[in-house]
Amino acid sequence: MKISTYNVNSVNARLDNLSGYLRTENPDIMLLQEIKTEFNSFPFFELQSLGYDVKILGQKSYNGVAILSRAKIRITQENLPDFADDAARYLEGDITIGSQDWRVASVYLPNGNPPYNAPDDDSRFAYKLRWMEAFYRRAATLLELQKPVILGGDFNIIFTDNDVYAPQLFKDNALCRTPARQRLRAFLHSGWFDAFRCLHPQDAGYTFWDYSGAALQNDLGMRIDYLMCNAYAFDLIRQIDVNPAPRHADKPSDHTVLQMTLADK
DNA sequence: ATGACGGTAGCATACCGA
Repeated sequence: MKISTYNVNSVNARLDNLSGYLRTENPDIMLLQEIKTEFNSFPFFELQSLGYDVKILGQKSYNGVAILSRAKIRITQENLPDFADDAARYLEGDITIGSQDWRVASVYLPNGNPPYNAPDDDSRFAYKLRWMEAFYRRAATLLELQKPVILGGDFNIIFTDNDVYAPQLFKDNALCRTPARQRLRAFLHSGWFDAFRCLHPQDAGYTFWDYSGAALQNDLGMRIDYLMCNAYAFDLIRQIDVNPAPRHADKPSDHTVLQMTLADK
């Protein structure tokens, strides 16, 4: 079973780029973030034509998450429970492949930085922390499931200084700030595994390079996209790697794809 | 120190992103 996660930065702007990836890599499950569209403008036809069942939680202009799967998706949760959220950031479902049941979620954490015109406004960071606490609670209930669970997406957190090209430049950034890192550490200590880092303790594993300047050419990146596994999923992992191709293809997202292969039953 | 660059909404420019 192959599962991929990709912050597409608009699914409509990225349709050729995304279709190219799906045709080349043929993942069983694809988790998308920042689809930036609501239901009525989502390219269902194009993606279903490639052989995928498609479920989305969208909104106009911003955010939005989706799950694509070669096998049928049964949605188990839209948005985080007991958390009022104007933004579409969490979609979770069950997928059966062969005789194996999987629970997966597409996750898009808030960025948390203040707007440029109000650098002292901390309300977005406070929202990020509240969102993480609601996510932690949902994840804790998922740990009760006796089957593999994979929570993948754009976590908007640079977990350690090894996960960014210039930690000093970002030390006060909402992606690095201690309260966000503490919550991710608590999550990871509660029974979840950062699959890429567990299998590749030394590699940079960058999944994002800014559009500006020569960030991509000079590998000025950051690792902010994750595939988080419960123990059942972790023990099935065969391989996980960052696929740089979508970032180097025409009309790229500023993120690229993180992809993982697991044993089938 | 700042902004670059790209997307959306909607038609000039503001907002958002990491």
